[in-house]
Amino acid sequence: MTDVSKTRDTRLLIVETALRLFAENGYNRTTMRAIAQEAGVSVGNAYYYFASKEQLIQGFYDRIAELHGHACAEVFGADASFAGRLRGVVLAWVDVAEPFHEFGKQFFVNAADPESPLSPFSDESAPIREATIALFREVIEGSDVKLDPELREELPRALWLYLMGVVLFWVHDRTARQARTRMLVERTVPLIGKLAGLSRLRMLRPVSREVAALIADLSRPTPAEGP
Amino acid sequence: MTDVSKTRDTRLLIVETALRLFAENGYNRTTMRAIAQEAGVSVGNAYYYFASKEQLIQGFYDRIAELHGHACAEVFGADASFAGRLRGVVLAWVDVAEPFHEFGKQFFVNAADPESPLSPFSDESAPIREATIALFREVIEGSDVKLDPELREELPRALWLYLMGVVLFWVHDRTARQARTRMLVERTVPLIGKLAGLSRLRMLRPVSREVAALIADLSRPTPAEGP
DNA sequence: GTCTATAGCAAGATAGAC
DNA sequence: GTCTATCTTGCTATAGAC
Repeated sequence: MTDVSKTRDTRLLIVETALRLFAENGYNRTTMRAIAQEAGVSVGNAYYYFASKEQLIQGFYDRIAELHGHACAEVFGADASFAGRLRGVVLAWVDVAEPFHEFGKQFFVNAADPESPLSPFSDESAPIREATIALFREVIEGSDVKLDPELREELPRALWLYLMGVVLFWVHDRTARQARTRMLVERTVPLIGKLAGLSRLRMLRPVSREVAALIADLSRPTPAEGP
Repeated sequence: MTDVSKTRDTRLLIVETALRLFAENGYNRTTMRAIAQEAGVSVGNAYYYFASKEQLIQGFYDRIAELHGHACAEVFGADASFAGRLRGVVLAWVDVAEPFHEFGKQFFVNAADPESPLSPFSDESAPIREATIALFREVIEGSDVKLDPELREELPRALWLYLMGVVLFWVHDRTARQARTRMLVERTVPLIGKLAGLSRLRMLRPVSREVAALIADLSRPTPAEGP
């Protein structure tokens, strides 16, 4: 066995053991000692692969993102309306994340730290973030929605922000199967759809232009401070 | 000296020492040992008053809320336009929180935990939350804005949510004096003002009605699950 | 480069005596 | 209410086997 595949195996073993223990006992109550012991490796070895306990969470994100991508492919094949596709993509996230809700909450809490590489806004999260934004681009482009062109360019990013808001709500949701989050989605998606449709009206043009410009400015990295 | 005032004194001594050390060295780098030592009490005694280090943060929230309330009184005396008052209230928060930005970030991260009493959505946070919502009610009622009556009732709560969004942005803001957050406020407040003004238009009535109904439903506590 | 074993630190938190 | 002593756990460090 080569070193490369050994590395991959050990890494995978550790991350899967960790996810299992997290699911069983929660994040905080699962110690690095327990993960190492259960995986049959030493604590030092676990830290050789993962710089901190937090880093193990990245494996969780990757898995959710992968499952979400698959689920969205079905949505895109089945629905051609803007609101329908948007609803499908967001609810697909809720479905995919459902089994992880109990302990997944813990993860997203840690992600709230802006210093953390786990923050959805961090450079390290860029790949997953951009992949998700691409899903929203597909929501728009595969649909029949008519949009102010300037808004069309920036809307996927705005919808990603909307998803982040839904996730924040999801984290705080204690209802069974996150019913309240689903309700939020069912009721906000039509609103977004209506407003998007109205964005081409002359009266709302300045508003939609300013929204588009704002999103564009915000997604640009902060310019360096002058000397 | 009665036990009651002894309790209050010790409690106050601990929380003030903690806030001072947090300001000097940051939250994470300030240990409970250091707080206890500096306050001249034992670690165990500090834990007698505060169940965890996190609990000490409540003192920070209280202080911010108090300062914010004072700052808003000035705003209300000086401006009669809806957008002007809204801008004033939100920027007052940014001003008041500015000295605490460096270490204050840490606090809000811990507040992201839905289980935590420090979450802005928790029952324990209700007093501060309702006080802030009352500020937004005053923004509306002291102004000349014309609103769909159903929206008027629920808008303060929606504006509080907007403030929470601004706070989230503020937490991630690394620009000097949180310039980016201020820019966000300067640009979103006019948008909110415009949309609020348009809410009475026949064409947007259904949208504003649904927004109001949604806010109302969401602010109602979760109904118990059926048997 | 991959991994084990072990010792030890720092700091949050708790138990139980007074 | 207060203290001392102790526990727990995330994390680091080191020495060395393969």
